Amino acid sequence: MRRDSRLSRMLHVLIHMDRIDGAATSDQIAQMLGTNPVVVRRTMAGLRDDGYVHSEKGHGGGWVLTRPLSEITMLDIHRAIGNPAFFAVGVAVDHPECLVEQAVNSALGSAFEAAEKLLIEKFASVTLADLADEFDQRMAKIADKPTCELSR
Amino acid sequence: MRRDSRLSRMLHVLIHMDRIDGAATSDQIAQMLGTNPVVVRRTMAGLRDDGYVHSEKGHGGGWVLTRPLSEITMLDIHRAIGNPAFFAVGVAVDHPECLVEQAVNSALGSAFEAAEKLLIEKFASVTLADLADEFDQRMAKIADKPTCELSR
DNA sequence: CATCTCGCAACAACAAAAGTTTCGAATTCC
DNA sequence: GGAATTCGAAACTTTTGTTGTTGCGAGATG
Repeated sequence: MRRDSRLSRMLHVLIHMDRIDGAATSDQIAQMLGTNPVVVRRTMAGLRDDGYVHSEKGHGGGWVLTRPLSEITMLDIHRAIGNPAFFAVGVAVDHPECLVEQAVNSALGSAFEAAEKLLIEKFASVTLADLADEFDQRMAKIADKPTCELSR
Repeated sequence: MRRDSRLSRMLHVLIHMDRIDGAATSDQIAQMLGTNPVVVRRTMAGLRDDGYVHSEKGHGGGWVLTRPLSEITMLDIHRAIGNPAFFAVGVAVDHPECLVEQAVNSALGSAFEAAEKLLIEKFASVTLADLADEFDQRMAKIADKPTCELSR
């Protein structure tokens, strides 16, 4: 099953944006992600609606962060891109009245519920500033190694 | 994203099979699941290869369990249908050398890893006999309510 | 006014499960 | 032995959702 990579991509991009002076255009971001500007606008739209970024048209326009990374969690971004389902495995509802199906789905459901709770807790506990710190630590270790800059 | 319902379906079917005298044909199982016999054969093939069921051709043929429900866990069935990915959300690998991407994916990865570990533990701890018991309890509570029988 | 840039709609590409059709092969019943 | 049953497998279509693409419109800047 195809995996949704929007969360990973948006986290990536926001951290880069924090290190950039001024606005980043959809085109620049698209190159950073190896995709195209329309996909970027589509996904960033959710972040804009939730108030994490702001977009400006015209010369010198583009996307800018509207709050510090320390005030954005991974969970916030997951919500901002539309709360996509975490799980690729689901329950069948072929015969909702069947007690066997109910017993099976109850067991599956409680397992997924517990796993989702864990994921949400973890996502809520990590801010983008934490990720940026993690980046800095990696940077310090493997100094001189180039990162993927906007000016690629 | 479309959810994979094979695990749920196979668990459902195996518990029904346990309550049936003799073999269940792909056709009967398909009706039970609201699908068609070819899909049933395709999915059951994995269970057969892993030794949980046996198939017989010809008159009176079909599928039979080859071991008690107490010796089959939910995890066994998940493996038997090909270990499909649990998660619909994944990490992007647009620039594997980018340290920001690495930091992001490391955080995402560790969250998913913990959630997967939890799922696997839970799945391994529940046998199909447990699910059958759960069914019996539901049956006792809501007596007289019809279940989805093969003879539908 | 020319250029840059986002906004949006419409559509194609792609991936994976699910559904369908159509063979063949093995088994059982008469 | 022949007919009916049933699985096995390949090939194809359908479906659903992400991703990619094209095109046009509307602000903003120089």
